[in-house]
Amino acid sequence: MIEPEWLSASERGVWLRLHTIMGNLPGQLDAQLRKDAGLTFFEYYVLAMLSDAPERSRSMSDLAAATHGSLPRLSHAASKLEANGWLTRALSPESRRSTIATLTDAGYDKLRESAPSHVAAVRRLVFDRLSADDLDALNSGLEPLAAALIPPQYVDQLKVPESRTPGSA
Amino acid sequence: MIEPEWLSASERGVWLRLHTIMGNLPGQLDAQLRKDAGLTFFEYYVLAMLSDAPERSRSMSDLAAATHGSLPRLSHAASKLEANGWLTRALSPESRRSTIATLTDAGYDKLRESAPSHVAAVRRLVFDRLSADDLDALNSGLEPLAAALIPPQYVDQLKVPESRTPGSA
DNA sequence: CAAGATTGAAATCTCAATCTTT
DNA sequence: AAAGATTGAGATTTCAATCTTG
Repeated sequence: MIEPEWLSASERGVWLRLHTIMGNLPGQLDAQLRKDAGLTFFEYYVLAMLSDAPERSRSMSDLAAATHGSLPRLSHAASKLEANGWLTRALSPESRRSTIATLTDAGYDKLRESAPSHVAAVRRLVFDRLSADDLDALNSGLEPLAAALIPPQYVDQLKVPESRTPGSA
Repeated sequence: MIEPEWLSASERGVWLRLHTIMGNLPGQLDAQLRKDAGLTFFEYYVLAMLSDAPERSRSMSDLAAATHGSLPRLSHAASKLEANGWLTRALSPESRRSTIATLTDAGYDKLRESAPSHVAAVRRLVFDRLSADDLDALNSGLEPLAAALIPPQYVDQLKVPESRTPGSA
């Protein structure tokens, strides 16, 4: 190979594993959601991030950041979700250049219907494999990576609310 | 939100960080490669995985596994790469139902040209952020995840050749 | 002019169907 | 009939262009 000459053995290991995960996990979760819920992985998280917000509403920009998608990508996805009656969009009362997306009751129901099988897939593919020590290792190792990839104002959303493992802090 | 009710605080932290990484890192690397090399992230790794193999050749199935893509996805990408003169495909002399893809000299040159800026991006986005301890934590925490996502016969490709951190093993 | 958002076209990816070889 | 691979159509994503508001 070419690239690993620039990486140490330990770095190569991390990169191969990260590449494997990025290359396979989203696709497997996507296939499960398409089959069982008729939603893409991205669309599912659009609904999920709205359900989590005050008034079940967010501006398109916030929602794009929360779902890790570009604004055009979100806009197209929102059109489809809106056509299905799962969300509505309206101009913000305050600054009329921003659009507020809101999850409808039907959208909330759709999310609740779709969640169990998705959560089961996440459990099966991810958390069933990980010990408590693995979780701790990943939380600390992944944090600086994740923080580097999103705008600073969103970094605090990554914080783990309370720390467990009484011994380590 | 709905889903995190099924996840512990520690699991939620891992999931948010993993989601952030999967949602942003491939896209950022993709954009860099498109701009600087006219290649997608996936196409780059098709070239890279071939350059790494004996005779610079692999069967399409092996190559699909190595690049973490489906066979149809690889087949389409190979058509484009072949049209550019960067790889060739030929029926295997042995079993004529398998196709062997081979990196051409032009393809090798293309990879060498494209590698520096890509590696720089990987360094900037990933390894510049990680301490030696982070690397160790990630290598052990990510291994069971990555192993669960690929067919068993490919798992040993994830092994780190030599173990670092003399103290920990 | 920058920020927020949408649109349409081009590129890419997924899925199902197909073809050949074992 | 299963394994290896390709194809084409439909769906999704990206990029550039556009529109509106601050």
